[in-house]
Amino acid sequence: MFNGLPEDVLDDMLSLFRRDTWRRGAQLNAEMFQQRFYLLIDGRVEIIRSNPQTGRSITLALLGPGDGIDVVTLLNTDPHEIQPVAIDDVSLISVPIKDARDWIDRHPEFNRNFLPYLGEQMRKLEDLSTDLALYDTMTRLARLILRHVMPHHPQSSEGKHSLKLIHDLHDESLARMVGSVRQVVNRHLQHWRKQGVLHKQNFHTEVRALEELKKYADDADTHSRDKTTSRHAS
Amino acid sequence: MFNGLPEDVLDDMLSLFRRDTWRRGAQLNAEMFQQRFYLLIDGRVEIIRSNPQTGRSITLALLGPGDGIDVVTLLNTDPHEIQPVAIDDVSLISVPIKDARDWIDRHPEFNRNFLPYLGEQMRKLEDLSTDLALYDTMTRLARLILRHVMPHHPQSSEGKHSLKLIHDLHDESLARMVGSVRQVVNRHLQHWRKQGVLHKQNFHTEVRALEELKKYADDADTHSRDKTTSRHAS
DNA sequence: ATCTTGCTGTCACCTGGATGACAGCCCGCC
DNA sequence: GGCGGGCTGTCATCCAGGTGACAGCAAGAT
Repeated sequence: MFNGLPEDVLDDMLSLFRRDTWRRGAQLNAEMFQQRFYLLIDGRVEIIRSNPQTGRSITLALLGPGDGIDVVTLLNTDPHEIQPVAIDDVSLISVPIKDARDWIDRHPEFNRNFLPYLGEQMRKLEDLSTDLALYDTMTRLARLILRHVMPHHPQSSEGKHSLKLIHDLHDESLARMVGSVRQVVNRHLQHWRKQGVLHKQNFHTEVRALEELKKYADDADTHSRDKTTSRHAS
Repeated sequence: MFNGLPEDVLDDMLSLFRRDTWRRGAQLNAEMFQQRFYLLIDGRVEIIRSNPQTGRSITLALLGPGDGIDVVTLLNTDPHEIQPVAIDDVSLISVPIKDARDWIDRHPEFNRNFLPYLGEQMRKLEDLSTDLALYDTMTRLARLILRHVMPHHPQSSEGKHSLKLIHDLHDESLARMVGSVRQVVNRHLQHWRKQGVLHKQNFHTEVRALEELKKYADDADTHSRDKTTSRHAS
């Protein structure tokens, strides 16, 4: 987000920032994000919304190092209903929202980095909505995983693809990311492990058969044939 | 989007623009939005994505006068999969994307309008995702309608609330907006009309009982009691 | 006046997936 | 060692809502 900015501009900004850390599992309440803008340095943060009646939740974004928590607050002053949760022990830097807005105002060259970043976030939200509305759970889960496969190192680990950000999430978190529930996500993961598409060893999942997974991501009706096996596998 | 900008700045920009019109029902292909940026002057445009296998579609945004078609293309150069459809005969102005980007670059004061606008769009996308993931169809539909009730003129038409942008849409379009299908949307609308919550006269729907509708928007389980009546009403 | 086209209003049927429940496991803690 | 909490793996049950189908109806079009 801050690549290629002149030294002095960066210094000007960094001087405003303060260091913060949150403990793994910490639930942050929304108000503090109206006060300060937080920039994630290390660890992951999940941005969640939930339905108070049913208790179900959806993850709007999974943020990693370099991401801003709740950039929307920089854009306008309306209240914004989100609940960030720290997935790991997290370290961040923060600055009063007002200072951040002023700084952006004074440094239009920052637009070169900021606008594309915003674009990326918008695309992700569009993808989330599209997936939720048009594809079934298995397809959504396959797509989620595919979006997180790391660019492959061809010669090294043949056929093994690591995942970024989501490699060690438990079923519950994955379910939140695809707008479903633990049990259903577990069923699909299980299915793929049996097929040899995924592999999990001590809290670390990797993709073993990328092409196979892509088939599942392609569409719902493609895999309607093995419906019978998928549910009540012997 | 261009409120409060100095005259000369506006003139500088308007000189670049060209007028366009699209016929009602026109389906625009995505490529042209990589070339030019379109600004909606009159009429409505629906931004759609669809699942090629099932044919189902979701409306990502319903744009009205003043909205930019596909602002995301201004932010970065990645391809962007959308299909805009003109709901009415539509008139717009357009400018080559590159010129628009340059112009934004040269006029940082535009940020004061642009960034809040982007924020608004992001919030809408977040709301769409949240609704799709956490609420049932009836609730989503109630929320959709509530988001579009016009600010009320208290003394005039007592208890009648007009809708902006969606007042005359057919069931199919509404279904696309809530990520469901015609039949289901129709059932709910029908139900509300019978309850006197909604009223429709020659292609123009209005809300007659706002508070009642809010109850439906509040949550799923609130109306689980009248489930029996809602479906097979005598 | 009749044909066509597109929308509305209904229904019967079927299924994906949400829910609740419970048995195993692993691991850290006392 | 043995207890408890959090996660995984499974299953039976149930229902919202997606699908296909078809009969009105209204409004142009010929």
